[in-house]
Amino acid sequence: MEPGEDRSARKRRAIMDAATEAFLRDGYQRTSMDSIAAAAAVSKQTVYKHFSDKQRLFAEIVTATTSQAAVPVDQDARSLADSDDVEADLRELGRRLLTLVMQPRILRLRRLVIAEAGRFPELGLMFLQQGVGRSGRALATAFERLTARGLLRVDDPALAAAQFSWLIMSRPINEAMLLGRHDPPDPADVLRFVDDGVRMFLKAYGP
Amino acid sequence: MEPGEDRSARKRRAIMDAATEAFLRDGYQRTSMDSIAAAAAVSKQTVYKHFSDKQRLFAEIVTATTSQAAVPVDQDARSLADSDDVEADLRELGRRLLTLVMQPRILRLRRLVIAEAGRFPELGLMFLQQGVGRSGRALATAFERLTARGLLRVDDPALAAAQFSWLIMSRPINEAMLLGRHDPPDPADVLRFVDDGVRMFLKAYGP
Amino acid sequence: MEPGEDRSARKRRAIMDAATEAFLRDGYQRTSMDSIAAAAAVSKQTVYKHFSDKQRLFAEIVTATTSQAAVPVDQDARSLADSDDVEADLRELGRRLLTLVMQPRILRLRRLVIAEAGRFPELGLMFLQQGVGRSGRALATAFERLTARGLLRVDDPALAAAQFSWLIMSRPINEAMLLGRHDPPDPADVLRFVDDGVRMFLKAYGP
Amino acid sequence: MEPGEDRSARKRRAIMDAATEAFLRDGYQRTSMDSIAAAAAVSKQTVYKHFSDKQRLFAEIVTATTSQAAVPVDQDARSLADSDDVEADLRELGRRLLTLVMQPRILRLRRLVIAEAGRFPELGLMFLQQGVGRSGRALATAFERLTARGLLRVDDPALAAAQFSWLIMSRPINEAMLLGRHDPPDPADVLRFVDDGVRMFLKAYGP
DNA sequence: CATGAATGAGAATTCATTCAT
DNA sequence: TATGAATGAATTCTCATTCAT
Repeated sequence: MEPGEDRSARKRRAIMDAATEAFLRDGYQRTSMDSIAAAAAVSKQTVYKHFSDKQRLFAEIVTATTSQAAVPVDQDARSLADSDDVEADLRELGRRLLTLVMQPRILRLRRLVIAEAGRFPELGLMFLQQGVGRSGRALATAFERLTARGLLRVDDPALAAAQFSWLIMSRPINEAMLLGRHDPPDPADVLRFVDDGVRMFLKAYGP
Repeated sequence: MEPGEDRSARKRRAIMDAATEAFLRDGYQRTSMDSIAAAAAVSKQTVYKHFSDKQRLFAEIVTATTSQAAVPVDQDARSLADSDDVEADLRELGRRLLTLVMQPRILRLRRLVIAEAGRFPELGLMFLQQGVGRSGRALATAFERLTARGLLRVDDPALAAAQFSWLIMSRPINEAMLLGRHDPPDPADVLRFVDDGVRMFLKAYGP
Repeated sequence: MEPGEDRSARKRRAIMDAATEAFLRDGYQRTSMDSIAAAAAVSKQTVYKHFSDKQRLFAEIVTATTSQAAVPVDQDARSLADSDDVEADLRELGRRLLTLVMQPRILRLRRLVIAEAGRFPELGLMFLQQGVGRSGRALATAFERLTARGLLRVDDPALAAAQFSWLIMSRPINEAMLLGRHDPPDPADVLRFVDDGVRMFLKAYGP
Repeated sequence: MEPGEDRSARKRRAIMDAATEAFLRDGYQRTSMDSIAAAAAVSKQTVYKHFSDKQRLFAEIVTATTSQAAVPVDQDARSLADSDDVEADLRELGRRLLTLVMQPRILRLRRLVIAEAGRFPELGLMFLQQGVGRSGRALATAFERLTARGLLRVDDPALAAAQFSWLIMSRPINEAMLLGRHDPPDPADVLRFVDDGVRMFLKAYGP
């Protein structure tokens, strides 16, 4: 690590941090390259050296933030597959899922991606894949296993996985999006949403 | 209808039409008052005489469009309550619900409201009330009735109504939002989404 | 008075009232013809029918307001000339003079005229003549008379009149102008200013 | 002096010079940021980088001009205190005072401050303190001293100082303000105003 | 390589004044 | 005669991007 290389990398990081914060807070249009440079304590030229475009910078920001934010339920899904108390572990997983997805940062990211989906459709695709896509596959595998073990009766695991997720997340996410709220949700509400979802899920797919 | 009154009203309507189209197409920030005036074939002054502000104009546009777009499932819900073939009528209602909600205009409106929810939270609230809120109440009443008639077993009708709606709409709406797609969906897809939702719903709440 | 004539005159008066208030409150530049028409409940055309120009309207407003506001100390000056208690009557007159000149309306008018003196020098001249000019002549006559009666020793009555006025008014007017204050002054302050001025005046010109 | 620092400072100075001239000539409202940038041979961006606002720019201009223009009579006042010929030295000081205060630049500044006193009252306060305030204190000290030396009979030195200043300045300043004249006054007039004022002052406060 | 300046355009408003009805 | 609309330009401020030092 020569000091030169290092300095450049440090600046790049500073720019990305400043830009991430700004874009998530103010949106694409309302964030100016000037303000990013100022917040990163870097000259505008330096910003343009590292990211040729506002569009490019934006895309990188969203890509990076999306992958950082990718919902890590794989572990939970694996232990769910081996669960002895399906209901309890579904609840556990549901709480984790909802809590993760309702983090202020992720809500803001989702709004941002939706707002700019017309101009950056790839970003939305990526967001989908890292979100519902990834956790969906993990969940589907678990449901398949549990069905094999006779603890669930799921015929279409991928479908059931999507249904499970949306049963839990739809209302809170939809309200957050439409009302512009980014606060982490009240834990009691999380419990309620999860319990309602799990209950219906088990009524439909329970053994 | 005096000619004076009429002319003014006609201009106002021209402005609203042009502004609605522009806002839905390009979003709030990217739509300029200049372009609205031009598209309405009206002077900028006239725009400002009718709507004191860009914000005000936007709010009026969204309010009007939202109320025009309010999902009219009340009728379907009423006939559902008296249904003899619950499954078929749920499917029917689901198809209507999803088709309505996936209209290009409504999808664009939703994206617009989400994008600007930070600055116009009242609009999101209105959107919610006219959408999920209204149809939810109608559905809940129907479910209550069907439970009384022994055709469903729903303990919490409001909850079941929300679950029904989201089971059907979550995936397509979410994908439309994130991928920036506004085309009316393939009817086959509509059928599939609705069937999947209804099937699970009935597994959970069927008699 | 036919009703037509009458209506026109009434409108003209409404316009002048509205314009006077607006100009005095907001100044020339910041007052728009639109707002005047609105405040007068009259169409803009009507404003332009009566006053061909914004400049013309302004000039008429200032002229009319100035002449309404012309300081009426003639009476006081006459009774001062026949006074038996010069000091008391000087104080009386001084109080009246200062109170008049410090009326909010007159202060605003003065500021307005000063602000626009570059563009409307005639208005300033008029203001001067109606103010210091008129009261100065009245005062000078009184001082001449009092000198003849041996109650004062004034050699240059016009000069003494000006000095008397400014001794009393300079400070409060100057402060009102520079600090943007238009409230009627505290009566105690009026007394102090007048007493200080009269005392010095009599030290210099007393018998 | 690095060239960078220097260039920026030079630009800033160019902007201030251009803005000062424009504001003093045309007033606040009638001076456009565009014209300032053009006159300073600088881009509008550069103006906004240095002064975030038109208001801020204006305030800085007035502050700087006011402090440059602060009436430097301290020296005269000190030598007056030790004077052996009070009348001559009062005249000398009066001439200097009036000449300074009647400089075109200062008259324009005063008009500007008065015109905008409603929106920028702090500027008026500053103007007062740098003007009458400062010279008043210096004069008061001198009068106190002269009274102690038996050359004047002043009981309230601050009051006498204000009276002295206004006796000399009121008429010419008031006329300049109301008539929109900014020419340096005819020296003969200066003499006359000063002599009249000093004569009355000494009649009242002479030994 | 990095800083301040420049470019050149575009945004929302506002205004005085004039048509057309 | 009086009203709403139009005109046409100006104003403050902001922006993404590129030179020049």
